[in-house]
Amino acid sequence: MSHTLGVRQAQKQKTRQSLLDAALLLLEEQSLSSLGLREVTRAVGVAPTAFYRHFRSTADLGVALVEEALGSLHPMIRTTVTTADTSAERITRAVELIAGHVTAYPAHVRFIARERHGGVQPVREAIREQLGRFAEEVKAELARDAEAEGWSDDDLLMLSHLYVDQMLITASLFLESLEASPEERERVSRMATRQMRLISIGRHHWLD
Amino acid sequence: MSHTLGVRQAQKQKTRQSLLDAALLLLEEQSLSSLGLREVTRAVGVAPTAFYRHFRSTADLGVALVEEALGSLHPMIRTTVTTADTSAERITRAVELIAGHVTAYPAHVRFIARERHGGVQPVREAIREQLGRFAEEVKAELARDAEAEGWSDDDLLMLSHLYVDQMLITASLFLESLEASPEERERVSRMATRQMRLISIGRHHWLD
DNA sequence: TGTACATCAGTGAACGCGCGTTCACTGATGTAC
DNA sequence: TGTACATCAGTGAACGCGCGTTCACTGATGTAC
Repeated sequence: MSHTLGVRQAQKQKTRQSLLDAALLLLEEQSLSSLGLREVTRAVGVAPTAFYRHFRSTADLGVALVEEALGSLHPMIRTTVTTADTSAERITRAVELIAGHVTAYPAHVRFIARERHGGVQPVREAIREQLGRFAEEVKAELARDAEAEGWSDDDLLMLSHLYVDQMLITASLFLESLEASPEERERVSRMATRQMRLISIGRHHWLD
Repeated sequence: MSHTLGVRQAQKQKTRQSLLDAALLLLEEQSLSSLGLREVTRAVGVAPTAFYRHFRSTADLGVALVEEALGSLHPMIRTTVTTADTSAERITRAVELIAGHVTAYPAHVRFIARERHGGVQPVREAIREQLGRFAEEVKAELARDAEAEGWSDDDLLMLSHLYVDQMLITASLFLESLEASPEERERVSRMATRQMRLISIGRHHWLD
């Protein structure tokens, strides 16, 4: 089969993924701008110089992590939006979806929240671009809804950015509550649900 | 006068402030978790060991910067909230206030946005606590308004967190637009204004 | 299938450098009388 | 006001350490015939 990678390519991919995984783990307790190349290779168990076979620098690795992390966020955001109207159960389901994603990929979510405004310019730029794309997709999704009748393009984009930002805020609140009590998690959940509801109400009456 | 500091105390305060100022400048292009003690003292022009006369570590300096930065944000948030009702001109004025604050204190705003989810735990904690206090104050402010009639305590807190988060998002968007064209700044301004309006509309119809 | 050569992911030694922290110090400022 | 002693912000040398990057290398995998 022509699409099957050779042994050499397959091994290289495996090492690359190990470097990404190790970096993500190390980034739970520090920012990318202080992550050392030697730290990462040490964690994987390869020589420091092996790093250069895969990435130019830790900033370059950071950009690769953005693709990985937002690739995993992608389906979540789409589903959340399609589900986000005023009906109470649907909003509840969307918030549960976010909570589930944070539980499944806490390190990815933390990485994006941390580096979105972090100290490494190319990584910030990569996140900005990807979130911009998300907002565009959300906009397209919203435009399909009957409620979007009479909305200007700018207003749809304004609302989609509001949704995307609100999702990230909610995700980061869930992240903080991961080690907290179930009561605390419930509190976060209820607050996020009500905030989404308020935004949905604003959406309903936007053209009044 | 008993409140006048001695020469020694005054000089110490001056050096301390120089360290804070230099750190804030260096933090425009990196995160706190990679800021070096020697970098800071070199920028000020004192010996590395002088640092320890003022702070235990760079994390400790970071906590001091949180106080300074959010002290300067404090008046802005109060004024913004008192002005934030549905009336279009009032919202416009609030957004202009945020824009003005970002122009006046860009480094402080960047620091808070960056370290809110950054890699240094005590600093994250300090920011979280201060923003929590802000939300409480905003809540008290909202409760004073006639529109708050019939609102539960939880709902008021939910709304005040929404406002605080929205202000930070807006501030960080203005920050990114600082070096951009006046058209871009205008675009950011219009979007932020409309998002605030949508939230205000949701607020009006919350109890429907 | 077998052979001879090319490729290239990962190695390991070596480098110069800046880091955080310790320590005993200096000399200006503060204080007691 | 003057003197004698205490305080303490800032100094400078020294330390051991981990960093990013270079370089020539090795040996398994890939390829051409």
